[in-house]
Amino acid sequence: MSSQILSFASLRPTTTTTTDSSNTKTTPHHLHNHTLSQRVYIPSHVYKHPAALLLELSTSLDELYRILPLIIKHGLYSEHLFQTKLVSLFCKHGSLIDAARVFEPIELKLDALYHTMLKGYASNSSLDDALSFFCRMKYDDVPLVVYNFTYLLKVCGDKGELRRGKQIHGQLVAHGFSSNLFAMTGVANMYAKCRQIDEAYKMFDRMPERDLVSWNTIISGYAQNGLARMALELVVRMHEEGRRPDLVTIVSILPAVANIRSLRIGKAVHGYVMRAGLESFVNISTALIDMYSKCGSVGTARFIFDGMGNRNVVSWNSMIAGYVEGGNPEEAMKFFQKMLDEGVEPTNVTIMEALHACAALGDFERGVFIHKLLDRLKLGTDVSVVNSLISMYSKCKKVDIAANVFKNLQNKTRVSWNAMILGYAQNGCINEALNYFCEMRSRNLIPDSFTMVSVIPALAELSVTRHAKCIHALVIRGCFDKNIFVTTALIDMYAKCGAIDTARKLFDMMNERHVTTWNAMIDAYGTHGVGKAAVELFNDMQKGVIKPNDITFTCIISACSHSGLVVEGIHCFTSMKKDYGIEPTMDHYGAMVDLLGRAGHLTEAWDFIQRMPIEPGITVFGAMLGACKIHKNVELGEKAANRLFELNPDEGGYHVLLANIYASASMWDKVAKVRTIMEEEGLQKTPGCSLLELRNEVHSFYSGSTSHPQSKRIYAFLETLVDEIKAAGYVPDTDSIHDVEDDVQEQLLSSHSEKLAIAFGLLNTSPGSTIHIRKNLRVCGDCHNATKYISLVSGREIIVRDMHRFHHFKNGICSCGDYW
DNA sequence: GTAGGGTTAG
Repeated sequence: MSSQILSFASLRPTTTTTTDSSNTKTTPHHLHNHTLSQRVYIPSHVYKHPAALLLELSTSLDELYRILPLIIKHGLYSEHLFQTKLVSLFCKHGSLIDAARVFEPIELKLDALYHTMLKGYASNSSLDDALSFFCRMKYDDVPLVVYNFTYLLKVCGDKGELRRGKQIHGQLVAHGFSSNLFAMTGVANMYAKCRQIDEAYKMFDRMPERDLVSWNTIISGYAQNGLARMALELVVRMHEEGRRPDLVTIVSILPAVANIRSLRIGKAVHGYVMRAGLESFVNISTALIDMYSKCGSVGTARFIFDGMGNRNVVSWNSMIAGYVEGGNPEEAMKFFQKMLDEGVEPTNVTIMEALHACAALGDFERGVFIHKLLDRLKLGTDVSVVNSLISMYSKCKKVDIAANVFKNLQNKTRVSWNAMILGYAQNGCINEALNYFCEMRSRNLIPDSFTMVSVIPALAELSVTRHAKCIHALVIRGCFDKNIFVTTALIDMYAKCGAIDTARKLFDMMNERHVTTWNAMIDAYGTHGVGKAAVELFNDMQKGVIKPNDITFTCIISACSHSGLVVEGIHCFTSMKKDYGIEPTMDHYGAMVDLLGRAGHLTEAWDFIQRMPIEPGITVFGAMLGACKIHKNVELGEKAANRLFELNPDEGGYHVLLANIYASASMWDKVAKVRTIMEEEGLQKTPGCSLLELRNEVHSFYSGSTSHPQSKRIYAFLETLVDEIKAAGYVPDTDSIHDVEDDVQEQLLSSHSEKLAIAFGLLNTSPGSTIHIRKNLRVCGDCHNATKYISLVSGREIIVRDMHRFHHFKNGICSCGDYW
């Protein structure tokens, strides 16, 4: 097809941008200031000509190319009307080069022809091309009309080109259009789209008169800049000034209402829609569905959906999204299936929502089904869809598949990297997460707040203070330090590194906090054994606007538990339902059993379990068994353990705990019996692991393992160390039986992972330094005791962080009030 | 008119 246009263009070759002014200055004066229809007389023979008709009816570039030879053949090409029509059609179909090839050779160029070209450049080419053509128009002395400016302003707005938008605004003023309604609406729209809503409002405010379009422009401007309340105020003002909000007003205001999650306002808008008789418009109903589901009224959304005579795919998408966000992914999937059954073609948004639902359900099978569907729908190349796939696989714990999808993705965006980093971080692959973060940076992809929020928890898991400070520096350099998500993650990270004061400083510096921010800080105090501070902070929270949620109560009850604040803990538990209407979950019951049991109120704890309104689960009996181990209660320990064996038959840890309870009561035959059962059923205890940070490297140790390169030295050193600490008064806790044979018990006592880590730390640091180790399971009583003596003998500060709390050993004294 | 990635607890 291009050959045709080339031969045609060769009739009079020209270029698009250079100008021969002597040629084009000849627009007759009497033609100025007339519209095209007034100015041009259309001879009836032209309309009757088949080629003219064809041209009029053409819908695509290809058709145009086919008609062109006909026009040339019949000598119609010199006709004014045909030339103008061709320029306009080429512009419309986006072929500016062809349009210019027709445009340039025309000797007598009408103003309207220039205007058509400019419109073409503005809507189908680059802003640069449009602007240079605009300059040329001035050079050619073409009188400028308002629409020349509004087209350019629209492009600037759409592309967010504030600087050039301002320039055009300036020229518009210079040409005397500053009180023209259309022009100023265009200017206001440009500023609003460039996120300069205050400037947009100034323009709006100065308008001597306003029409529906200018009202809609400023209202949608506020709505799209996230200032829903201001947008709504303007709707009210608009109403007061006698302008009735129309379809466009409603469609721009509803997403804003949805964003501020105000059901009350949403209902008011809905009322208006009904009164104005707008409910039959598909996009209005769809926007209503979106609003209701975001405001938590999925039922109403569904009611509207069911009542719709016409639906489109967006209506379905909004409904599916509503179910996913409303915490009902199962219903979302049912809806998705229903949509497929009814033969509605899914779009990429549909697929993303469905994948989101699978991720929420952890439903790998249906996730794979959708993945397969993608190829059939030819949506598998859409980056956003692939990003959702990566996320779905990671959330279904198939991080390897996610990584494979990521690897095969051609145009990885920042979001793709973020999804992969988060996927690794949430699946416990900390090193991979950090490596990908480094690789992302080395590829000059600038991390954003989402990247930070994915990486920071990974670093929190490592709890290496130096890394923590590094990422904090990156956060500040990237200006993410005002982002609540990022700062909350930082608070948690510092707390997990033991730097609770730094965490609190960050907390105090925040202007706005989420409930998660409070939770992170309350939990930080709980983990550090400062239950009082946790309770104080919880009380501060209750005075503010942010209401505690279920997790807040898990944190605060657990904080009370670890500090022995039984009364306070019970008070929180009661208040949870009474004052906040939060129904306790298994975690809360577990925390309560831990609170009572740890403090020695074992009978109360057992009674509490019996009175639970829901079937007690693993967490509850786990807490009970733990308490029985601490307080050496055989009877209740057996009961709890027996329930645990039924509930989680694959976990060997409960058997070990029970054996330890028997051992503390010298019931050796029962110890042997438990041991036999374990052997028969092939049960194993999840191995403990300790991590130690040394000179910016992290070393990991498993109990009884010899995999560390310095392993031989460590074991040899441990032997002498045990002698030394025994001399200082350490008595190995022989009550604690471990998961292997008796004869190696002595050796095992000293080869628990935390002891290996400490021995390694002592070997590689000088006296006076701090050894900071982290244990991924709870520190055992004997290790706790041993650490006390090691700290005394070696004169070093040893900080052990277990899953629940920190133990600071200094001169043999542990600051924690935990009960062992 | 709809959308891809997010913090806390266990």
